[in-house]
Formats: sequence, structure tokens, C-alpha cells
Amino acid sequence: MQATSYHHGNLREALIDRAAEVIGEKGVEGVSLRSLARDLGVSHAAPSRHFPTKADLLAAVVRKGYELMTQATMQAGAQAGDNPVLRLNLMVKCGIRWAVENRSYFMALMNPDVRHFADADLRAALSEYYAMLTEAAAGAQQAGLFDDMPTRAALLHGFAATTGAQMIFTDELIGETVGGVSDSLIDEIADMIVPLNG
Amino acid sequence: MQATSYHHGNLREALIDRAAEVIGEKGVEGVSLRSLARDLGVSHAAPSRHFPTKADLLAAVVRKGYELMTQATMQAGAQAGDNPVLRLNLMVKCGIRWAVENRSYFMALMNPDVRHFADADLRAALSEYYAMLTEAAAGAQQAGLFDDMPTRAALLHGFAATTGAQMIFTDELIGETVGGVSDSLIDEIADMIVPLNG
DNA sequence: CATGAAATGTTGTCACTGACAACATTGAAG
DNA sequence: CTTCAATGTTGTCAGTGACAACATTTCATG
Repeated sequence: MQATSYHHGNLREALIDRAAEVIGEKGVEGVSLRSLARDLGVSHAAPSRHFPTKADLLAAVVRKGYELMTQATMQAGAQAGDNPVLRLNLMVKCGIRWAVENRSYFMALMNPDVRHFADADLRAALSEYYAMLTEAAAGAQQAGLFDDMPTRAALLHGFAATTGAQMIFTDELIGETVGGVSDSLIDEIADMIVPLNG
Repeated sequence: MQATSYHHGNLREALIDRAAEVIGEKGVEGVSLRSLARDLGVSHAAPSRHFPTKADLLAAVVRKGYELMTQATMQAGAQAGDNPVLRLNLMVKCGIRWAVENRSYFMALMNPDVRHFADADLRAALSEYYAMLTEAAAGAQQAGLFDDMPTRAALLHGFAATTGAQMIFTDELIGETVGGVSDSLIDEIADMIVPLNG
């Protein structure tokens, strides 16, 4: 964000942002290093200085997406005071809403081909996200949520349901069949994943 | 499966099967029409007689996947007798298990780039799958499942949770973080999605 | 300021790919 | 037997990812 350092400025961040845009418009297969370079007014080989391969660029996009999602979810959970179940409930709602509002990043996140070439940084970002959810879910279970179920199953159920809700509300094909999404619908579903009343 | 009709036999089905294999091994980006043609011993342009574009081939793979998943799920539900909640419960369990056991097809199913180019046939296959779930979920709700929730939210919750469970148990990255899957874990999670006791 | 190394960008090239056009072969229908 | 649709082949083209060789800018250090 500082003054442009040199020829392009900060090509690295520009590539990540533009890639996320194109993913949202045309999907991951619509991303080409050469077209990104053209869009940004640099030569076709310039991106290779920052990302040796296309997979490295896509991994960087996904990593940034996980970091944004983790940050948003943590902030949402912090507004629950010291009620662990409400905290998890708010985090689930935020997670679904974040996916709907940041469809490009979420689509990149969920792309199997991107995940296939995940590097260490990306794995770390996912681990951090998962650790955050694990901690929140464990707290909620100690406070009584699903306290008759095995901890691991309860955690994975919440993780799966949240991930699935993000999926069906961002997938264009399912959207045609399932219909539109609204804030109240998200809240209703999240309240079924993490019930607030005993 | 009948006698080979001509040069290759039934290149169309062979292409679909081989594509599913490669998707399971290397992901959708690892699929190339030319490499498939080489694998099957035909010329590089032979696939175009059956699938004008790569997207058409991938759509055919996904369509077959949906049909297989729908068939397996229907058969599982039929074993529940006339208990609508148990029927839905068994269908969810089958759906998760099917995804784990048919990872190649499920990965193709979930690939946003494939879905982006979905044709009419694929949309029909998805609609059929969704209609089956809708019917089963409506029956379960009439029998008392989540009967205090809006029907649409209850349906989407079950759909989302099942889809998410399929995702986290087939994704290689999440698998590293989340750990292995077992039949009993699938059953536990499915029992949280569709509880059997009132 | 001077200078050389490091970072960043450019040009050129190669094999691979998807798509298309023109041509060849097979098999079935009349 | 003839004809024609279905299927497969060869040839070609532009776009792409990757790499190598070269050029420019920046910056630390003397």
C-alpha cells in the first residue's frame, strides 16, 4: 500500500486480487497467468517473478480467502459476550454470510483443483481456521450444546453443516434449483445447526 | 457393453469412465481431451465426435455421477419401510457413504468449473436428485421431524449438512486436518442431521 | 555519491491443449 | 451395390504454462 515501488507497484497483490475477480466471473479455469498479466499491463512472464507456477498463485488466493474468513468469523464471535453457545451460533451465521458476500474468494476456497496443489502456507491458514472452530465448538459443548454426542462428531457435524450451507448458497447450479438466499433464511438454518435454546 | 460396434467400440462411455478416473487421481485440471484420447488409443480429435467441447464431456461425467448417487440414495431409502424419518436418515447416511466410496465422481460433481458449464441434461439430473430429497424431507417433517421449523429451512438444513459432510470427508486438505472417516462417524453425524428419536 | 547485487520486468521459445476444418473409413439402410 | 450418416484421422491454429536469457530499477553499502 506504500508508494508504488517500481515498474508496476505491487504486482503480487494485484495478481491475487485480479485472480479472485476472474474466479468469481469465470471460475478457476478462466484464470490464465497471461490474461492476468495483460489485464494488469505487464508482460506475460512478469507473474512468474511472484508466483513460479499458476498453482502458487491460486494457493495464495485461497490463503488470503481463509485469512479473511477467519478474521470475520472471529470478530463475529467476539460479540457474544461470555455465552459460548451464542458465540458459536454467531460464528456459523457469519461464516455463511461471509461466503455469500465474498463469493469469489469462497469459490476459490472450495475448488478441489486449487486445494490439490496446496502449499504449506495454505495448509497453515486452513489449520488456523479449523482450530478456531474447534475451540469455539468445544466451549459450546461444555456449555451444554450436543453434550450427549461424542465431541468429534459434534464438531464435525457443525463444520459440515456450515460448509454445506456456504456451498449451496454460493453454487450457481444449486441456486437455480434451491432458490434465493436471504439473511433470515441463513439465520434459520444456522439456528438449526447451533440451537440457542437448551 | 455389446460387441464393439466399430473402430473403438463405445468411445463415449470409455471417455466418461476414464475422465472420472483421472479426476480422482489428478483433479479436473488433470483431464485433457488429448490425454484421454491417448489413454484410449484413439486420435486426438476422436473425442470431439462425442463431446464437442471439454465442458460437454465433464458435464456428462457429472450427470452420470448424479444419476448414480440418486439411484443409490433411493435404494437406501426404500429399506426403511413406512417410517419417513428413518427413510430420510438412511438416505443421508447413504449419500455421505456414497461420496466417500465414489470420490472421483463426487469430486467431479462438486467442481465449480464443471458446474459452470452445466448443460440441460446435467440440470435435469440435479433437479431429479433435489426433488427426491425434497419429497423425503417433506415426508419426514410431516412425521414430526423439525416440525416447528419452516419447511424450506428444514429442507435446506438437511441438504446443506449432508452436502457439507460429503465435502469434508472427500476433500484431501480437510482430511489432513480433520482426520480419517469411519462408518460409525458417518452414522453419528447423520443421526445429528436427521435425529431418529422425536 | 558510486557501485554492485538483488529484485523485478521483458523478450523469446517450447511443448501441450482445445477447437476446428478437411479427409478417410466403417457399417447400415435402401 | 450404392449411398449416406456415424465415427475416426490428420493437419493446423491460437492460447497457455513454463523456462531461459537478457534488461531495468532499486537499494544497501562503502
